[in-house]
Amino acid sequence: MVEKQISHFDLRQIADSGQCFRMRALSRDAEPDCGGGAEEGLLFDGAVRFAVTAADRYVEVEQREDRFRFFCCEQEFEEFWSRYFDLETDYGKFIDRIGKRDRYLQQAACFGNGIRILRQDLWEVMVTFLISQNNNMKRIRQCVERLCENFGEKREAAGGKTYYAMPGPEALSDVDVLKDMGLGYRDKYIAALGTAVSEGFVDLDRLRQMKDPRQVHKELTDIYGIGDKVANCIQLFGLHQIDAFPVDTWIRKILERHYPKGFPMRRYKGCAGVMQQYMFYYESGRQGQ
DNA sequence: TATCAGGCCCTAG
DNA sequence: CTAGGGCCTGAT
Repeated sequence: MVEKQISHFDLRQIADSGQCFRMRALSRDAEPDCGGGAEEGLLFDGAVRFAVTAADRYVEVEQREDRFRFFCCEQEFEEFWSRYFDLETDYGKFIDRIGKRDRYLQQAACFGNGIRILRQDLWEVMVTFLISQNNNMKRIRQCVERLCENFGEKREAAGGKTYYAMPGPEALSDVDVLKDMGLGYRDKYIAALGTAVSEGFVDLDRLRQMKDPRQVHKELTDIYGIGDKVANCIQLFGLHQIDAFPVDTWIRKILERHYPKGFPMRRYKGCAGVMQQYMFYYESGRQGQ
């Protein structure tokens, strides 16, 4: 177990910001903790506990205000989770860049000041955001879990809990098999992508190494089922291009209402995507998911 | 029962 | 190139 004190980090906010669909709160009494050691059962008062699955890894994290317990060993924390949660980045500096005149963004950033842009796995993000289109959060989660349980490798975490890894491209390349997964019309997009990646027509490593975000965006939108919005989500969440600025129906409304003369992209060059997350979370959180 | 959800594809004009 | 219809499904 790893204990840390971390500012600008809030699991609930990140889970509800809609960037990751495999992060869920564990209700306390629903966890009998059978077989777990005494240490596992220790919750500090008023803490929340989250289960996070990332590609083929799993960890549980407890939070109470700015205190955290990661239920993994020091090495795994340093080598993987610290980076995954983007803990080396100072988000206070991003917030400081917000214009003092900009009341709306000030409030949004205050409301969601624990949001970070996770460094998720590219393939996983492509799949989950293909599913996200014209869809709601609850159903997106269901679809993703269903894919993992049906086609992902079953694994056992260090604490003894079982979970399902994200299935790879080959496992999701047959549209007929995906038909029963409740994906709706999106199944054909997933299957096409799975085929394209497993056969090498889409090269994930090459996408990761490409320098020009505009070219990455072009290549992504050339993929069947990926439009402007989903491409930007993939760049922001799967490639950590935090300048990417996905415009969905929420953001569109926000921009019309609060930035009729256009959002000041210049000012937020290098962190526009972070601001997008603050605004999205603020608005969707207020309206009640 | 109708509507809607963090869009995208495809076809007309 | 822009506009608009149609789309799977489950939750409300």
